[in-house]
Amino acid sequence: MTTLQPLAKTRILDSALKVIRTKGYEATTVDDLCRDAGLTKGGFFHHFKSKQDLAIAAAHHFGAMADSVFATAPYQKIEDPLFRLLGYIDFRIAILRGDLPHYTCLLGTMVQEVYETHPAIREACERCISEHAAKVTQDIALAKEHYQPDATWSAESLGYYTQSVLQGSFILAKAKGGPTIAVECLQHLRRYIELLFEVPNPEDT
Amino acid sequence: MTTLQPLAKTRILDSALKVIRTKGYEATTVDDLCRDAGLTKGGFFHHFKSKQDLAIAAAHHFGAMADSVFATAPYQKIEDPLFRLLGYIDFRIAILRGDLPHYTCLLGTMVQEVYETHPAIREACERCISEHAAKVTQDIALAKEHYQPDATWSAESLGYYTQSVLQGSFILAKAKGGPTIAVECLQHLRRYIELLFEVPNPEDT
DNA sequence: GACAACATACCAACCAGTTGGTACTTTACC
DNA sequence: GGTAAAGTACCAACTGGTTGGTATGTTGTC
Repeated sequence: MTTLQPLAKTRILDSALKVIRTKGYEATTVDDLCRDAGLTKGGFFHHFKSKQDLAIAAAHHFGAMADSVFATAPYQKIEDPLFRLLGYIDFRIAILRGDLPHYTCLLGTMVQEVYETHPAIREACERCISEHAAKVTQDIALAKEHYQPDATWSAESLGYYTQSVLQGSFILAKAKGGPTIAVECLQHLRRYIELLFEVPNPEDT
Repeated sequence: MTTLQPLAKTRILDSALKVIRTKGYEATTVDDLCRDAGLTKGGFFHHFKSKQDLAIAAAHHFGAMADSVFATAPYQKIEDPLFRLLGYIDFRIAILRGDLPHYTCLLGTMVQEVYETHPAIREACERCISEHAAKVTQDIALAKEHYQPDATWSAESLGYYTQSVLQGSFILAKAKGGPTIAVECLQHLRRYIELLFEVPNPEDT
């Protein structure tokens, strides 16, 4: 008989995404994850040598999940890099739905807590954030080359800026208890990019 | 004989700002704070009825400290509200110095961790963040009235946007281990406001 | 029969919070 | 103005529950 459930290791990682995004890394106990994933502590430590080891794996698991979400998102079909970039932001606005743990970022949540206490986790989060930022930066660089080759700002810094606005929006969403403010923040980000690239916007004067 | 040290309660609150910004709320133990503040657990629980109670007091303590820092900052002397707003951002860039716990935000750090598990702390953080945002919004509203009365964006949403960029910049700074990226992000924020208000900038095209 | 994938039972360290006390200060009343 | 009562500000020692992690099975599969 084959197992109907996904493998335990995957179940633990999925539980980690959910529970850590809800309670944070330190408040999440190994027992929490075992309960959520439906196994015992012995099983947990068979797959991960420590809680920190799980956190690092969870960061990569989250990164991989995000990669596939954005790689298969409809906006990727847009040919013009500038409008693909705007499509990325619109898509990020569109997915701000459901509960907070569902749309917030595991990497930002974890790195905020453990940047000083768990350097290995910090590094894993940094790498995954930077890899995602690099993909956004690619489109920014293409758009810049096409439309604003002489601009003084760098594509990379704008790529990181998009991630900064996203992370900050999640914090405000958590403070306010819902995504409304986050949506407004991402709309400001969109407007900034429109202004930088001089995109005509019927809504703005 | 009068005590040369500040009162124990103040010492605990100052320790809380330092330790929680370094390790996060959950990883900070009451013993950590007692050690740093130089008293015992009995003394701690004499002043605060619980760890959560301390966190709420620390949020207000941080808010009050920030209030006084920004109220007495040199940029407040600028008369034009738009350039006072730009002065605020320049000032926020200027204070990104020293260790990370020194310039990052206690409120953003705590709310990220406990928004779901400790609603009372969440609310205290939300209130202090919103109060600070409201002060920024005041200048934005004045500047808008003067220079862009017909703009479609609201002063309030732009006020929150500034805080979103700040919070996100702190996360990236923690991920990268230094303020360099945060500075670049705040420079993008500055450029956005320049573009919104059509401020001539010699650096930009 | 070897090995992976778990479960059961356990432990030492740690944690928030309590207890019962001391030293000192303020208030109240005569 | 003297003093008893009440309150404030702490401390040292303790507690019950929790935590990350381990040691040792058991079970199914190649």
